[in-house]
Amino acid sequence: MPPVERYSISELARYFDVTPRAIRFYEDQGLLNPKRVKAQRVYNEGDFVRLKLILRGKRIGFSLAELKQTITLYDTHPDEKAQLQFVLDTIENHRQELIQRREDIETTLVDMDDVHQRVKEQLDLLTG
Amino acid sequence: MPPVERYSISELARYFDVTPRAIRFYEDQGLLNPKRVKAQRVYNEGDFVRLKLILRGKRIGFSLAELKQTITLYDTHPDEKAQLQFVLDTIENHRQELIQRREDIETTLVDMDDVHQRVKEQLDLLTG
DNA sequence: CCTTACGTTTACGTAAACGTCAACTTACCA
DNA sequence: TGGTAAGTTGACGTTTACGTAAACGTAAGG
Repeated sequence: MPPVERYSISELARYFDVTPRAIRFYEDQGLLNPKRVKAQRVYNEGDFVRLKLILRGKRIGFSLAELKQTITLYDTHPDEKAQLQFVLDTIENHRQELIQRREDIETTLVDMDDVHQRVKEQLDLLTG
Repeated sequence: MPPVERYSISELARYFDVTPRAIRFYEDQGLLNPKRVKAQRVYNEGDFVRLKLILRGKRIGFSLAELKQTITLYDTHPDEKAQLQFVLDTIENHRQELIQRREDIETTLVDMDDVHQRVKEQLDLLTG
């Protein structure tokens, strides 16, 4: 049997370093849908992974609306040919976006190395 | 002599595919400071580069406030030892953040390849 | 039984990053 | 001289992603 861990909202909040309010908000926006035990939210391993994906997506720069699209898209398993092709096309678009952002980061890192070196030379001049 | 190109706000807007309103907003926030010719903004090569940096930073996920800090920090040339060291430390922090985001992107790209492959197998099954 | 901790919903507040008028100059062109 | 195009400064509106109470329920501990 796989480990069917269960988490409270505050446990998740502590683990991922977000507020319970934020987690509830993601649910409002349709990105999470945890079980309930007497009105109280109970999260399982799947919810855990979903939240991790959400937060990673946010760090990359995607909006919650985009993440909802993406996550539910990748989650569902369509059977029709056109649907499957649509998923493939969507993935390809996302790939291109990500690659663009990665390039932006690479370029910025190079720029920073440049500045770093010049500043260090200045500092070495003063420090001896 | 270097090419001292001059741009109107709408030329910049067209080139970078943003609205004039956005460019004026960046100026309001202290990220740009173009010359004026009778109330009309005139941008030179430096302004051009600055705007490019701003937009790249935004794509990476930085706020305008962070970008203002960063750009003006990298622009100024302090002479005091403590100041120089502070710049180096700041650069190092930014480096770590960027590397983290790059890792997020790498991970997501791997995840996407995974989904892509599974969906493609499904599609091949239907297509023959 | 009272407190404390943790949870819930509802609802208004807020910061960031512009969008969208309105009202007005300035320059150019027929 | 009368548009038309492009620019300007307010100023209010909008979306996103929560923050921040208020008012209440529930379970455990002393």
